[in-house]
Amino acid sequence: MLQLILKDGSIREVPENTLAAEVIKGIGMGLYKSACAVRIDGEVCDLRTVLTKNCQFEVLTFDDKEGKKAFWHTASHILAQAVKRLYPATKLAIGPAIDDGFYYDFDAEHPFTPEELLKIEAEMKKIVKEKLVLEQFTLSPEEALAKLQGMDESYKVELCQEHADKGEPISFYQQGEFVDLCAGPHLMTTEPVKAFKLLSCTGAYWRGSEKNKMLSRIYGTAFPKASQLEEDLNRREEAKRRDHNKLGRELEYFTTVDCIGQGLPVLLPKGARVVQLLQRWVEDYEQAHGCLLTKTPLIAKRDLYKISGHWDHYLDGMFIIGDPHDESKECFALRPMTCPFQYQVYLNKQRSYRDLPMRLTETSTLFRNEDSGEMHGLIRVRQFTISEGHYILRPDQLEEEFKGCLDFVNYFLDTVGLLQDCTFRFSQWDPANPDNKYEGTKEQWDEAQRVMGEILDKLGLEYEIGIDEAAFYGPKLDIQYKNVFGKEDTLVTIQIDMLLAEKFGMEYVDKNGTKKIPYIIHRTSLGCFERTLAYMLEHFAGALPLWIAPEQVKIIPIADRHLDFANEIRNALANAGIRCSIDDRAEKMGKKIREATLDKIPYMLTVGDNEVADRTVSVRSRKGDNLGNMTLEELLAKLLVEINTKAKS
RNA sequence: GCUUGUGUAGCACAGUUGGUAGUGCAGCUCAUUCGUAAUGAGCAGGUCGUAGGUUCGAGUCCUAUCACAAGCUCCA
Repeated sequence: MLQLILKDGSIREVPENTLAAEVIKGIGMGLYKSACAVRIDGEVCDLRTVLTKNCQFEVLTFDDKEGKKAFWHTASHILAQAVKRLYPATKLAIGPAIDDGFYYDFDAEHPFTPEELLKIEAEMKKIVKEKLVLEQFTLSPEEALAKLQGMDESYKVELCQEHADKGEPISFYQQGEFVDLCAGPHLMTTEPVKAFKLLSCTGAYWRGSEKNKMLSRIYGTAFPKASQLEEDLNRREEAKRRDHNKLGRELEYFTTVDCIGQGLPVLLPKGARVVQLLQRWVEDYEQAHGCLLTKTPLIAKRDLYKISGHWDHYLDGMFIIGDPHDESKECFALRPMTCPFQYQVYLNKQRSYRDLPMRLTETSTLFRNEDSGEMHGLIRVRQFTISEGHYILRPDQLEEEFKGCLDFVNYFLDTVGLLQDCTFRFSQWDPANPDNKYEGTKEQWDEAQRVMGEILDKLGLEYEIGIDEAAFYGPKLDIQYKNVFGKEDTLVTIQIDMLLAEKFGMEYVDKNGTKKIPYIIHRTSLGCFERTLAYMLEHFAGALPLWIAPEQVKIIPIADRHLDFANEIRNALANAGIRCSIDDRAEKMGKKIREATLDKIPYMLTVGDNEVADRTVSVRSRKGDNLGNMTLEELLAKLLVEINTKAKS
């Protein structure tokens, strides 16, 4: 007999070679019906696993992350089976579970269209109703290859060949007539996949490389119960309502214009105002904390970029003025980063070790010629403005200055409400990168990454490692944020650079009179203002906190005879630096309140006969709360506390 | 750059098998001076993204192109 230690600590005895599924049946049919996989001694396993030793035994259901994955993986097989039934010529690529559902990549005669998804869904429903049993079997590598070749599944053959090199048996799953190369784990039958929806069909390159064929990918999600599916679809809809690209346009933060071009959003007065507020805040704070402001040109001759290496590495990403290949004529480029410009500030005169660290910072407009399919609202654009700094320092200052950069980031991101949802990524080089992306020696890289790793570990920062995510000149700490669609982008980056100083001939005279090459930290404090604004709009669903709201207060007189008092209030608030205006239209107050609320203006002040008489204002918030009457002094005190503390709601 | 989809008034949308463009909100004018999420009436507004093509005739069909969206790839 084997002893299984269950999740609750109890011990269950079963005969040797019992199937995990049978053990669960023994515990209870209810549990069996909801079981998706099992965890045996910490390892996620298939329900078909034969138990051969004493172990920890945990049943995973849809409520567990790994259970969901097995469930969705089975859903993806059902999708593939339906596609094969409807379009037999289609070849299968891969079909994994992802964070919120699953997808399957197909090489189809024609890419799938949204209408076809409905047909495929209907076929999937049939497969679920057929309650097909999933059976696992294994073949030797040779048999497996022969079988897949016989099935004419060329992508599977390619995958199988890689596994075959290990010499281990190859695992397959079969449900009805459908067979797929697959490691599992899977549900026992197709029956539990009751509620599902195919969400979209898109293109995706085979093995993620643009050099390969583009396949047709279908995304979907699935749940055991219809109510859960409905909830999930609602959640997706709700997320879309926070989409900055929709909200930002509706609330008039920005717009785009065909004849200006892709990736070149026009900031409307509200968007421009918020960016201005962010920019002033960051500039003032940085300069009050040891940074020196610079202002350098937006364009330079190609000569500058040749020194930095950008000409060789990122010519395609730059906007060029002139013919880049005609060396006999002057050629300029719009700047894609500030580094080589700011270095000229350092190079202006000879520097001593006493001058270091030199913390240069700039509110810098950059231009990057992104591929046409990359642009996205305010998040991915071709021209943007970033708080960009370069710290030039001695090696012994690296740790403290890096920490200082992180302190800035923590302060700024926390204040704008985004820090809590950020993740940290230690972006490292890949010596095997085929595109020859990285400059410098292995020793330099190892050293930079060792130092950075030590600093991060010392700070106790939780991070993941991103291989081949480094800049060409050094490793990065990337601070990542996900938008409402779950797509991740870099919000902030701090980089250690041991290469560029030498290229630019940057030196300092050390204590003992010898010339040394400094280290450089490239860093931003708040990322680029457009992207940060986008994420703030999504995070706050358009209702930016009072301190950063483009318009803070709307004064709503009930009748024209209240206008004088309204003006008095407006002037007093404006004198206190509060952004406010009067809605003096000949409309009913209900309408003015509605519109101010939809416009997400934090506070509305109603003034009527009562208010004029006792010299107060009736205060209402955009959340719909009636805060009662306040004197001007009371109101100002309340607003100023909220503004000065940069309160988040 | 690639795949799929979308593009009709400022915005949200309708527009049947090709027959010369509609609705709501917003805007403007007038009336209304109103107590916490939409006052009423009237007026105006579009070479249907752009350029070609098919046709007696194109918002509708075809081609190209631009922009927008999701995804892939990329992202100093």
